Amino acid sequence: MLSDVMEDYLKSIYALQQEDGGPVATSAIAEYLEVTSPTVTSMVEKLEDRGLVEREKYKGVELTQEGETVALEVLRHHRLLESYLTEHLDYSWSEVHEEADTLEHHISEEFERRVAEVLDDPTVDPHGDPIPSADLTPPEDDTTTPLSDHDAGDLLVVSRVSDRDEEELRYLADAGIAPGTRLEVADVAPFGMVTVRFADDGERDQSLPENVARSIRVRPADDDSDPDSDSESDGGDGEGNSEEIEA
Amino acid sequence: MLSDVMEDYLKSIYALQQEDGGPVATSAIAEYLEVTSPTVTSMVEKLEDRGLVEREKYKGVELTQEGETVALEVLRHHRLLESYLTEHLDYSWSEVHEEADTLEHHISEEFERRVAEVLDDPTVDPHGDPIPSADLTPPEDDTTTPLSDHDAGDLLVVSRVSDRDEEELRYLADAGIAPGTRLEVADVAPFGMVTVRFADDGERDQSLPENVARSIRVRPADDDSDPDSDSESDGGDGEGNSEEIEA
DNA sequence: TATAAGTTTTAGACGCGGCTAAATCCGGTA
DNA sequence: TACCGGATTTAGCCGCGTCTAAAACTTATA
Repeated sequence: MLSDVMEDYLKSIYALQQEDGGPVATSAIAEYLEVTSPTVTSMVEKLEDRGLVEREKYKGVELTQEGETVALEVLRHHRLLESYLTEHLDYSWSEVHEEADTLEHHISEEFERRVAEVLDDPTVDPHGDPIPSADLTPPEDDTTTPLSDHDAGDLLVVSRVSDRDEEELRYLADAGIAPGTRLEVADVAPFGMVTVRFADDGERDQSLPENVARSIRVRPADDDSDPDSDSESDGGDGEGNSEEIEA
Repeated sequence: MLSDVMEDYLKSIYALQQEDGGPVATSAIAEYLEVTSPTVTSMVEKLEDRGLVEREKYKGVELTQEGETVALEVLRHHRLLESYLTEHLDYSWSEVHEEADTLEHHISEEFERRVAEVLDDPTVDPHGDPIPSADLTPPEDDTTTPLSDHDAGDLLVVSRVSDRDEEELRYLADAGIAPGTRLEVADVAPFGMVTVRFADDGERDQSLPENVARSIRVRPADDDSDPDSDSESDGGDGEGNSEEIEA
């Protein structure tokens, strides 16, 4: 019933809402989806007609309950697909995003169920993002923090990496930074450049530009009661080649 | 580059060309895709502009080399998907068609390669249809015949069943008729009603309406040099429940 | 061979999802 | 408080893939 374009709008609004809390600006959606503002305005009107968003002219837009449910469904598809492709079709976690971004709109409910079943109902995808549950109830609030918010000396575990930029993902894979990687902030330099040291390889330092550090979500290293401590067992043997990342 | 609608047109034209040999009529495509004739005319003009079909006004349409290649690629996607869903996601062969019909337009080349690899480059899908090879060279001419063309006493092996009608497929699954099933034509009654007897269960007879008998493709029972004698090992233990059809 | 019946194409419309250019609104500053 | 700049919306266009109604073509038949 909903077009895949509409699903993409809902997904974007959901993501932007998570980032900033409040209502989402037309221009923010436009930038996220790489379309013009007038295009967003007209699409948002249609979403409003269908009861998927609430909107105040010139102000911004928010998902309704129903809109959020749709966004969560698409997100569930996306993350189940990323997990499936990684575990069963030999994709590395830096490759899966584009494939999932297309397929998420085209799999049936049945397909979703069967994939979830063979994966044994996973709760986190290969990038560390939480997979919405089958009943599409809104997930817990995110307690992770951006790596860029931390100071020298902080001991951290990588919780999630963004899945939206292929190039960045390859960079991180090469650097050996993945969900579960334990590290210490060695230094924070001007322009937000963050240097980290690997807990299991004291020799190696890695410097990350601010924008990359901002997209890496972390939690304190001692917090092992965290709900998504699931696949926290990456060897991180100093090679970082995506090939060895495999449950 | 090509829309999925265009791919569907090319696929239909390919299928209809296989059935009838010559050029394909506008109305035939319209019926196959459940759209109106004017819609077909305008779409066919666009396909001609792109060099995918050759067309003679008021006469009919044929695929060019390039158009055929595209059709074969989509068909390869479709049949690899049907095989994959059946073998790895627990679909029965009567369920897979719709899912594959959507996904065939949305998987990447990479996905195609990986699915082909984990399936070990299959040459036939669960319905018995030949899977085009990765290089997309046109397949051998079909040497099978419709069950409806046969007479009482003929000993046959089911080669393929149509994958286009879900209801018919369930009917056949229930009746225990699948690729590889050996049977004898017991009787041909008025209106083309065909009664068959199962080679491995002499007790059981099954009567099939003409339209169903026409969609079942068979080969002579003794012909075991056939190129697609691949998965010819269905138990056919008289239950016919689709659950047990599994390599 | 003239014409009727059946196909096919042409003509013109529509909703979708995108665009650019122009008008409008909002918030901050003089 | 008046104005200016930036964000947003309105207006109007386009290509896609679909439709219906009408015109044109083909073919079979009288």
